[in-house]
Amino acid sequence: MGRYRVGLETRERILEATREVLVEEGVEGATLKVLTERAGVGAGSFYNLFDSKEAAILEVVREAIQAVDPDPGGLGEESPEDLVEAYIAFFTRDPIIARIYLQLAVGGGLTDERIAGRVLRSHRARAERFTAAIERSYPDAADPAGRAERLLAGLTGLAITRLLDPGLPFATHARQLRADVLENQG
Amino acid sequence: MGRYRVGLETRERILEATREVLVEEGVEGATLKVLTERAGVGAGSFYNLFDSKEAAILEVVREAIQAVDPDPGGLGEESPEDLVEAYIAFFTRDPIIARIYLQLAVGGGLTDERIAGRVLRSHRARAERFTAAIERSYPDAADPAGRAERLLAGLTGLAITRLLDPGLPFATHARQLRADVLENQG
DNA sequence: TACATATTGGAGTGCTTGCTCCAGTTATGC
DNA sequence: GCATAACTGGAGCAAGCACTCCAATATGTA
Repeated sequence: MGRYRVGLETRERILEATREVLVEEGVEGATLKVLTERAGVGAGSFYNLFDSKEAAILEVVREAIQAVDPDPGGLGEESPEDLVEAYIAFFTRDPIIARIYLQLAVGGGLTDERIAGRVLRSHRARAERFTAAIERSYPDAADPAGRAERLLAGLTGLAITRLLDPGLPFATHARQLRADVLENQG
Repeated sequence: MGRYRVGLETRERILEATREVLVEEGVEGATLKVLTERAGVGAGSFYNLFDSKEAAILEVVREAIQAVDPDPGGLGEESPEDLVEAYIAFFTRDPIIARIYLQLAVGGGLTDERIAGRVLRSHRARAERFTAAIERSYPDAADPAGRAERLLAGLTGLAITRLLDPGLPFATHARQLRADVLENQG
């Protein structure tokens, strides 16, 4: 099905509206009526561009999950410090996508099998990346995979706490946590 | 409105059904039809005992949040190790309530103001308890409140990861994380 | 036993949901 | 500028939703 330019633009407007609604209202608030009104399109246009409402939401989730683990170019060079800074930057620079990531992927992923699978896969990939970076920077550290797991878990937990309590000094805690986990009898 | 014994028993059956459904299907799956059929009651009986569907769900959430931080009797005696073990025990012994806690309270709490408030309050109380325990056991440790925050965040993150990946050695990681956070230049 | 009140199931209500259908309009390649 | 295909909004649809209403029944009290 070839697409015209206007169609692709409308598609983008719908995705943007979906992002906004997910952030402000959550999954429950993302009804077709709300999405289409926000995007300024009729239901017919929506279904001309997406197979279902869920398809649009999953597209947004997919993008959010990808955004949390960007730039695979630096693979083999990056340090754990780089990765932690990237995580901090992700949450600081792009809080909307970050919120969607935690809200849908982490929260909703516990019930929805499809989302849970995606999140787990992305988690495993990230854990491997952290493990490799730790092995490079701290070759004598015992159990690098375990350290990676604990560091990642801590970052996720801090991110959630921060969403509940915006006053939390997220970056400071994240950096200190890296030191805690990596410099212990390292 | 005085209650008969049978009414209170029915109420308990409904709450139990709600717990089960929340665990198995999540909030989205908890429709009135599902809840009442599971509990074996008619809609009329449900609304004789609860003001709304949401009231029943919030009741379950309230209980789950309370269960994550039990036994305030030991206050002033407990060590950080005790608190970590209590958290491990909570997740190991009562995985159903634990799942509800994370699923609804942490996941749903990011959008629902009322739930978010409850979760934040319970988080603060727990953080204070951890801080006090750290000050007692590690009087020379710098920034005990920050350490408590990082330890709690890590435990939450590990719990989430474990729900996504049941193979995760949760207890081992949790204990090691305590050591990471508390014994660094302690 | 007689009475007031709580409990019961389920048919029915009004509303919202995701989605379809379609006639009219617009974009694009030749 | 014509043919073809994509795009458009919105009326309409069946299904599902939370919830109400009520007549019949069970429960507890004096």
